[in-house]
Amino acid sequence: MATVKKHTTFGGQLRQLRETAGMTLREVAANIEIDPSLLAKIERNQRQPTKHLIKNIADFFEVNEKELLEEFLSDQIAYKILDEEADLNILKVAEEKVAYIKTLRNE
Amino acid sequence: MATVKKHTTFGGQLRQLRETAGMTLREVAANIEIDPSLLAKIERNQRQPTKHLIKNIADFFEVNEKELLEEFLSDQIAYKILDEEADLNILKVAEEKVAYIKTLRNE
DNA sequence: CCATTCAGGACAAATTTTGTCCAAAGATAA
DNA sequence: TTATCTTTGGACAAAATTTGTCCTGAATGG
Repeated sequence: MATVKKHTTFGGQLRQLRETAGMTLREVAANIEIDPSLLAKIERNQRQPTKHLIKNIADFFEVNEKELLEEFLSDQIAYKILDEEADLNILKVAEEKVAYIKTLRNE
Repeated sequence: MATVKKHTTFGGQLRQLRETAGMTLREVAANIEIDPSLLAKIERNQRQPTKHLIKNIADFFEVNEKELLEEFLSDQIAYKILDEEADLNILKVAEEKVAYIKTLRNE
């Protein structure tokens, strides 16, 4: 089970997996059953992978699915912050809210 | 300029602002020009406010617009984590990715 | 009783996202 | 150069999600 390089984007990691395997977009796309153009877009973070696709990618490259999913989720949060030009401290606030909302739901 | 109570949800804060002002949903809704039912849903975090609406709310209750917007964004992140049942450490990863993506863009 | 407020379901309309197709650009080799 | 293969990226229909409104019913307070 290969481990995934940290602190790049989801797409960047995917590209790295593919290049490490020495494969083309077309080849990998065929294996994970998507259009090569879509795979290219995902590698460039222009399209988001579905969960099902993340599973296929994890299976194909033999990486941990949960790890890959978390990479994707952290990407989404990072891009949201960048898009909104938000202050990084909202992450701390979000963390506190998670705890707060959990207590709300246990009532 | 009133300051907003921390560590609740966006909707919770909005409700608090309204109740502190002693106003009904209908009254506030009329002032910020939305349907009362929509306002009720926003207060219960069942609908998301648009940015324009956040501005109207900030103006109406005389609270800081940027602060309110950040409350909304941190809500979105918190709900994403809860929905996905993600580990909180993805927030740390997201923070690192923000820095990383910023360097990517300056190339 | 009547009037008012709020919760919440249903649903069409609006908006966003997805996935595919195609053309063009880039790379490599002969 | 030409031929071939890979990758990029635009356009766009289809699919999925979100929004805002309307309506009904429950609860509260005269």
